[in-house]
Amino acid sequence: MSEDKLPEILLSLEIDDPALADRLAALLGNVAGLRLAAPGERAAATVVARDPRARPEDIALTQRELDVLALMAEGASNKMIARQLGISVHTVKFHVGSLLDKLDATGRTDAVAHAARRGVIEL
Amino acid sequence: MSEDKLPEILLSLEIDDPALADRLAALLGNVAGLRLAAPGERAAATVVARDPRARPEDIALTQRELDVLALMAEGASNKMIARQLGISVHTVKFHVGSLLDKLDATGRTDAVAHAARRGVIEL
DNA sequence: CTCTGTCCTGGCCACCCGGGCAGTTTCGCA
DNA sequence: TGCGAAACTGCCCGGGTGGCCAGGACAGAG
Repeated sequence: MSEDKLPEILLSLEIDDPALADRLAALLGNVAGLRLAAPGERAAATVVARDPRARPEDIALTQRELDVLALMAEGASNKMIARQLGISVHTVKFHVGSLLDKLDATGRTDAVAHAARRGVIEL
Repeated sequence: MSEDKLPEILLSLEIDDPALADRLAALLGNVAGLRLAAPGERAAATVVARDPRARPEDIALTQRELDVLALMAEGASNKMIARQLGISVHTVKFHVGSLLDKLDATGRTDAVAHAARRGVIEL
């Protein structure tokens, strides 16, 4: 019939449990017609698995931190965030610092990416 | 050795596109060690795919820009990106500038957020 | 009442970032 | 064959960022 030109289906993995991720990667890597996506590559579908136990659910962020985080995700600078929230730039930097710490991020860009990945914020 | 105590991995499908769902079901149904979950059955992982209509075409980014963008999304600094790609910091800044322009972003955080929103990259 | 946590503010400083300038090579396409 | 796009590199500079120090106000828990 037509096993002719169907392109490979790109699959990405989002698995919390490393062991499960390994097994799935091994299993899926050998399936003809499938290919695992490289980091950053856009996949046609994603395999997700959330370990119900290992769910910190939402990380413990204070309300103010969530405010700052939301504005950060909009690309706002500390100065803009300060004006928006009616607080000083120093305070914004303070909250940003806490955010970097809690989200285990190295910078604001990383923080937003991490937050989005963990569902703390919606892009 | 021990194929003994590895139970089958239960996979459920959440695919908007019926055609893609069909192909994936066919592909995954024949993989030893995997089993597709019956409706209502609790799966270890879920294969999800967004509606393909909801992708407003990729913005015209060059390959190098995509490289830089992917690393930016990982929270890498210009210096780290330069080392990673084997180019100079100045060149990285050049590409970042193009990215900010094309993505209509005010900074690297905004660029990553926009790119993720438009599906250019996967977080 | 003390202690803890959250929120807020200030200053200082090294570094990073973004944008401007100008220049090279390489490659594909008309 | 010439021309433009892409990729790459350099320097300069103002402003932003992140990390550190210090402090105070205020609410709730023990």
